[in-house]
Amino acid sequence: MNETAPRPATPERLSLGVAARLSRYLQVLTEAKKIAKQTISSQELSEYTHVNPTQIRRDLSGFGKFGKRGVGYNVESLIEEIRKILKTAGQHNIALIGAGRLGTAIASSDVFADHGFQIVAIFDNDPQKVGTRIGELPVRSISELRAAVAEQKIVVGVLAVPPAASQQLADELVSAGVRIIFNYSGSLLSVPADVTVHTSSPAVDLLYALYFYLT
Amino acid sequence: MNETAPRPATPERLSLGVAARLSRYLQVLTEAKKIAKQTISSQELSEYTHVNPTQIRRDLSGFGKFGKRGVGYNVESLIEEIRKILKTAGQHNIALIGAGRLGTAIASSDVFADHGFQIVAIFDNDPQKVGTRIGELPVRSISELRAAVAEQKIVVGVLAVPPAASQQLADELVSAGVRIIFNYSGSLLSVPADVTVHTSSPAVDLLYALYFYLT
DNA sequence: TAGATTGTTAATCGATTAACAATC
DNA sequence: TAGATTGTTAATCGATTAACAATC
Repeated sequence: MNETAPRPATPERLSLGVAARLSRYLQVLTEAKKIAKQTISSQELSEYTHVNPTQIRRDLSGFGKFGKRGVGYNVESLIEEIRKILKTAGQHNIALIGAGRLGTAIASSDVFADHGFQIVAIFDNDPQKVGTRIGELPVRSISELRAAVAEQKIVVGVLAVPPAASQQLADELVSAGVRIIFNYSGSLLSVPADVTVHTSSPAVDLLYALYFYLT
Repeated sequence: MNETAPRPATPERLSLGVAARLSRYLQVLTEAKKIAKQTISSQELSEYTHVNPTQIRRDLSGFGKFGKRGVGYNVESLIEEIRKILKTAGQHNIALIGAGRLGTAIASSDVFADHGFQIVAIFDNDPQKVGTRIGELPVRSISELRAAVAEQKIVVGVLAVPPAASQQLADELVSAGVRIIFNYSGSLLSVPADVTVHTSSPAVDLLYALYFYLT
């Protein structure tokens, strides 16, 4: 062992906390760009993200001098810089499972598109829905999932199905090769260790907000 | 100043981190109860919440000895204990703004009901929708919002409307006295300092998951 | 008893914050 | 110039982790 070996100045991988915060900044910046905001200060970013302004400046200054003193950060160029840092500047394809009300609402919104995620295929296990269209995309049978994941380079599966069906469809996604699942039903999913499940839980956020409101 | 004054053993207010984690544990426990799970270990809770098992045991042991060595935690009684700690054991009323696809999907699911939040009123500014029903509840006109907030003790407003309408409806909620807003449109909302806005941002979670998947 | 898992300690690491010089 | 806000330091606080005795 060489105890005096120099450590690299920049770690190859961001810490969980930094990556999470940078993702949040990016979301706010994307919305700020939409309303034609040119610059934004760490103070303003703090109000929208609930992250301390010093922490924001510290997070950003670790990667370069992106701001202008007395002015703030240029919204558009900061978006580009953060995308580079997160290495997620490209386009990523996602599959939506479930063509019900929730699935339709998701497909019709731009919550994913704004961040470079494109819904490229929609699946449902109800034969009645297969063949109908949501926007430009046809609703396809689950049996086509495996082929679609491979052909369309799908990296994320979004589950917008009732809790009772979610485990079975999660299994289908995993077996088709998807390693990141976003679960809109709150139910617990059993997946292999190399699969990441993110569960949507608006009530958790509310519970937490309520605690500070009540105390 | 008396420098030797003893500090209280239990702080009056939980730290932000502890409150957020307890809320997450509660969500998983609620789902675990649904599938008739009797006990759960810190290891299992860790797999579902992505919180370190030692951290979980530490968080809980700060409030009492809730677990049984060699066995784990009783799901049902741990739910009760955490509800007591969060002081959110009661029922809290929420108003849903927006009776479109997303609003209807939310009203028809139990994501909020599972955590003691009851949707007691639904509003929409489209006259075509006013008077129709979603489940048991009639869709009401925004003009009735103020009275409903007072009469039905509404503490949370959930915005399920298009981005273009969200600021105006957030203003209505604030003026009606609501201090916690959950915003399903990603758009930035300007609110007074005493109002808390939580923005739903599934894409932020995905971006973050993707970073670790790609690196 | 044997196996499993909690409760708790101690050590380390990263997050948070205040403060302020630099500078746009 | 005057005002505002970044970039950065230094000090503190809370989160994280490994390890293990206690005990169900």
